[in-house]
Amino acid sequence: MVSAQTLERRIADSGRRLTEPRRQLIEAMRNLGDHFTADQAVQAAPSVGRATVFRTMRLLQDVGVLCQVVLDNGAIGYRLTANARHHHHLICSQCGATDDFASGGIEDQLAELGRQCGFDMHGHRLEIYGVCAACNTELDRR
Amino acid sequence: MVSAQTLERRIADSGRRLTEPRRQLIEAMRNLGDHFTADQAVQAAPSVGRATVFRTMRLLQDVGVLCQVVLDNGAIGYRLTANARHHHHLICSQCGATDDFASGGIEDQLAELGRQCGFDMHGHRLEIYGVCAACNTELDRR
DNA sequence: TTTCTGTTGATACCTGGTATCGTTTGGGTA
DNA sequence: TACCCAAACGATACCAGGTATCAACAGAAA
Repeated sequence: MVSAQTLERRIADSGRRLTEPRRQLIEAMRNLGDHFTADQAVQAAPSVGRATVFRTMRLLQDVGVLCQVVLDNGAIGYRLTANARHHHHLICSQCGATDDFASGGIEDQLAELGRQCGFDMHGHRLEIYGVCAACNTELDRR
Repeated sequence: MVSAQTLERRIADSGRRLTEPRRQLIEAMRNLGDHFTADQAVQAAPSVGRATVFRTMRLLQDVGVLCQVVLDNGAIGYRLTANARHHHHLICSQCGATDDFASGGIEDQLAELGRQCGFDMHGHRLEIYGVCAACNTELDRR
């Protein structure tokens, strides 16, 4: 779990103000655990206006500590992350847990593939769906 | 462009009825070209009820002739495709055009990566953003 | 032609997200 | 410490995507 200090420092370092609503939302999101929806974030910070929740979530995305996760069903989830660099997600269909991973190898392969098609690649998005180790052992036990 | 016959046959073959609203929506989507939003589909088939548009789009996804495309900004686009097998998308940020591609190599790599994390991979989603060949030559010309 | 089931459209509702706009506030400066 | 102002805020309205409900309708098989 990313510390509140880290999150707050990232905001401050980017030149934005560290306001009370932002602090409250950060705390609320941290309490939600490692994955949550926009609506859960809104619910979890009742003293913070809806618009501000979305504004702050966008801000956190901009400074690289919150990332969007495209779920199996196309819905969008969110996840706090310490790791600001580009990465991908492993998403458990069972429990919803998300994990980050990076793979330079795949990156290179994609760039090469794009070149072959005359496509100038600027970015990409890769989500992997399945069942995480914890849920797997859980299932085996039954 | 996928033919209307192909699309209609896919529906019939899956045991669903080929109704007038479904035919109209298919025609409307074909007229929209190779990528469109849900709202555009709704607008393009004014004689078809909104709920039916969404139901039919889900049906077409189920039979593998319509796919969701997650755009750069997180919005969802749609694309008719003849290619029912799993594939990925090249999405042009300039003109919005989407292209399909498949790559078994990447697939294998992902499965291996998942195994290493104890993650039992069931599926994935890969979207590549950039500038397509046509837009590239267009930009060079300026 | 009847019948039955799949399908439809209207409607209401939910979630995610943005735009607007008048008010508040953080934090640098006098 | 008080002042100031841009940044941030909240309420609100709005938009898009999507689902649930339910009474009415229509393919297609008997």
